[in-house]
Amino acid sequence: MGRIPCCEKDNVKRGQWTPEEDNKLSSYIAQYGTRNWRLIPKNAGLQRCGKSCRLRWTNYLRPDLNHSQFTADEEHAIVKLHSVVGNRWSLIAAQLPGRTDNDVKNHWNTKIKKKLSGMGIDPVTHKPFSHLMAEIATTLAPPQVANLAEAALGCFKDEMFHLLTKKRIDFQLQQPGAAAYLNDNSAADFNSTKQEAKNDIINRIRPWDPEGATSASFGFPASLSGFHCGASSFGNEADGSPWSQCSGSPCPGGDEQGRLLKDDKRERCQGKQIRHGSNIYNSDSVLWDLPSDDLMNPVV
DNA sequence: AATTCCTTCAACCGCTCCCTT
DNA sequence: GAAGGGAGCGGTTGAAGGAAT
Repeated sequence: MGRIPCCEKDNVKRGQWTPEEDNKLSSYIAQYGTRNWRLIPKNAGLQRCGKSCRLRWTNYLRPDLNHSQFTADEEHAIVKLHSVVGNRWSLIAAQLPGRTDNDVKNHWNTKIKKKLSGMGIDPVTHKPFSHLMAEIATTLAPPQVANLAEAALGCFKDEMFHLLTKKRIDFQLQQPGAAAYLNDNSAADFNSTKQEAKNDIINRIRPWDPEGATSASFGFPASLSGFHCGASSFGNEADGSPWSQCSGSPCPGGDEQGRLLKDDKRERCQGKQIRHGSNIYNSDSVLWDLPSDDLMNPVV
């Protein structure tokens, strides 16, 4: 049996919202709340799909949103969180007051990914490209290695990134660091309930103090932290070269199948509490502790 | 000044989750 | 336990504006 559409496509407006529509939606929600998204457009006099209204509200109209530029600390937090939870944008956004999953996702795709790539770090696995190349090479026969090297030398960073990420899935399962990570998580992912798996990840995200200046460090479990986090200028605006000195040993590119954040409304409430009362990152810590050569000799 | 290319980000789509009946 | 349906997530798209040629 097919699902009924969330709205009648023929009668709904799409595309950019007008200020009038924004006003209608905002004033309706201010008065009646967001109880039933399907009914909201109808009751508010909008020719929009309920989904579209929800998106507009959550990503743009909500009064607690922060529309300013991402700060270095926020970028730092996003990278750290991404290294633990992967593309779970809602979970990451929940740790950044005033930011939406869409904001975080867009910022990751347009800025952070490029910065990492430019630093010679694979944004998917959070490992240096040179490490990835070495790992790939161990799984290939010599002629294939030669071909790979040739291909690598002939590609720009983005193409390299694409090439390597396509390979990643296969070799990742074989390399020790990721194996340890997967072992830790596979139990949670496959042998325990989804709730437990979710809690496992939630527990990796240490509360942080939004007022800043907290000494709470980001809590990578030892088993998963291939990182050695030392002092860093990651995102340091003072030196005018943010992201300039990241270094690191292998990082777990932890990413599991399935949903995490969407678990239930109770958790959403918790998420909001976390959002307003904690801070998962410490701007004085660092993600990578790479030999500088790894960054000075990008694999291009 | 005109055109092309690139970047950004708001919005959409398809899917899954999970609550209710 | 199964089905229906609302809500939310992550991936993708495309319009708009800016930069480069």
